[in-house]
Amino acid sequence: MFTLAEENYLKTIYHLQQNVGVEVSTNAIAEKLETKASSVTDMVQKLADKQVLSYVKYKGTTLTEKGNEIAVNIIRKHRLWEVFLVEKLHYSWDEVHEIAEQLEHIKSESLIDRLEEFLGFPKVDPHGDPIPDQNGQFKKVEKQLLSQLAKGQKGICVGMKESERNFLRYLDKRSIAIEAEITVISKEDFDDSMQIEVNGNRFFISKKIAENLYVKIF
Amino acid sequence: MFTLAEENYLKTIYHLQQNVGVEVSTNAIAEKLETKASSVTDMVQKLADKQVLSYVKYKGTTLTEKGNEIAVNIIRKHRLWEVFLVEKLHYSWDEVHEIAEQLEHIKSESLIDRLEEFLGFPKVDPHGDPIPDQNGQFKKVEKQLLSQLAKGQKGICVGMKESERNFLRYLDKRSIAIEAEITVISKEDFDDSMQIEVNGNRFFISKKIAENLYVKIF
DNA sequence: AAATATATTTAGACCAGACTAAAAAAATGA
DNA sequence: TCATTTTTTTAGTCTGGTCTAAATATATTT
Ligand SMILES: [Mn+2]
Ligand SMILES: [Mn+2]
Ligand SMILES: [Mn+2]
Ligand SMILES: [Mn+2]
Repeated sequence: MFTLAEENYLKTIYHLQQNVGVEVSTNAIAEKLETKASSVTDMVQKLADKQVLSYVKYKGTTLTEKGNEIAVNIIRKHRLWEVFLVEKLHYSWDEVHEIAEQLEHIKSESLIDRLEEFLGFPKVDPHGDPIPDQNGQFKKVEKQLLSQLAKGQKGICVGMKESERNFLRYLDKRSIAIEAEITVISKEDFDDSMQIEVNGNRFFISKKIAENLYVKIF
Repeated sequence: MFTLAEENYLKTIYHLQQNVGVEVSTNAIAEKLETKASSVTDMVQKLADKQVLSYVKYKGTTLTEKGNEIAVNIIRKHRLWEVFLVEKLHYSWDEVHEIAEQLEHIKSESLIDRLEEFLGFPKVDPHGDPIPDQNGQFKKVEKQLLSQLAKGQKGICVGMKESERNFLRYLDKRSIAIEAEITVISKEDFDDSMQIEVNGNRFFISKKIAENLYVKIF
């Protein structure tokens, strides 16, 4: 039905649509896919013919309902495979994305549903991102950056913005992981550093760290 | 390193090399891959440049040591994924090949080794074919066709030649499966049909059935 | 409102991997 | 052996997906 390249375009456009506003620009797509704007124009015209996005010259693109469904399904596959790699094959957070990028394109009517069942219908992937169900439904996780919390607020760690290895190792050392409860003990105005408590341990973290951790308030 | 198309050529040439003699003909490859001879010539020349096979015009090709290794590794991946699909996701024999054809091309240094461990280092795939280890080593299963057994001989079912759905369903109904012990009770000369016993049950099978079941004598 | 800068599209090319049609080599057999 | 058939290769074309360079549209300054 759709080629690997086409699927990657749809997924990328979907993600850009969430972050920014409505219309997704040619250059934005090119940057994300590490390709050239001219290549994007070509592909976007082809995908418009296939009715999965609407495209207005010089203006940008938006996914159609159909395009959205396809994109969400790829994301569903990506995230379920990530869960498999971490839960069953014991990979760590930062190692799974690249492999999932390949696995998400495996074509089969039933495979992903069976995988989902095998995994016990997980609701989030190893990075705290929600996993769409068979119908593409999922609750947007209300995550915000830890840096946005005020003194005294609590949050549950649901993900990381970056997943650079050094950063993940830093977190591991302090037992900060998905599901960990984090309390802001104090916050410095001049450098935005904060003292937090995790699992009974208190320590200081810099602004940079706090801006890379997503938490869910409850 | 190698594209999906290249990997499929290597795998196919490997299989043809086992069945027939030494040199693999252009037409044989074309037939297996359901492509045209001219396409094969092109690809085979490219693969010769890449040192994975040797090619003599009008004569045929043979895999080099390197080509052999690559082919065996793809087969290793294919068969391990087949085990995963059957054992963990509860697919039946005849449903897994197509999906494994895709999964065998996933690229990762560690993935297949972790999968192998997760599966408990299986030695054979769901069709009774041996699974090469990390070094490409495997024992050739000494299988022969059930039709070649004489009256009174016993064998253990290790695989099927064809895996057409109807055939597999026929087998299921008679509880003939991998590992089942089959005894030849009698054999008719005029039509090569035979009476066999499986799990205490006796019944007649035609020549066609007997020629599609592989057994191992012990 | 021009002039300039930036974003986007078009035109033309390339590569991988396939195809058809024609040419050439090898095998077959009268 | 020489004519015919079969196999294989070559030549030329196509499609998907990419690229560079040039053209054109939009945005930003002056
Ligand atoms: Mn990912
Ligand atoms: Mn993820
Ligand atoms: Mn198979
Ligand atoms: Mn198999």
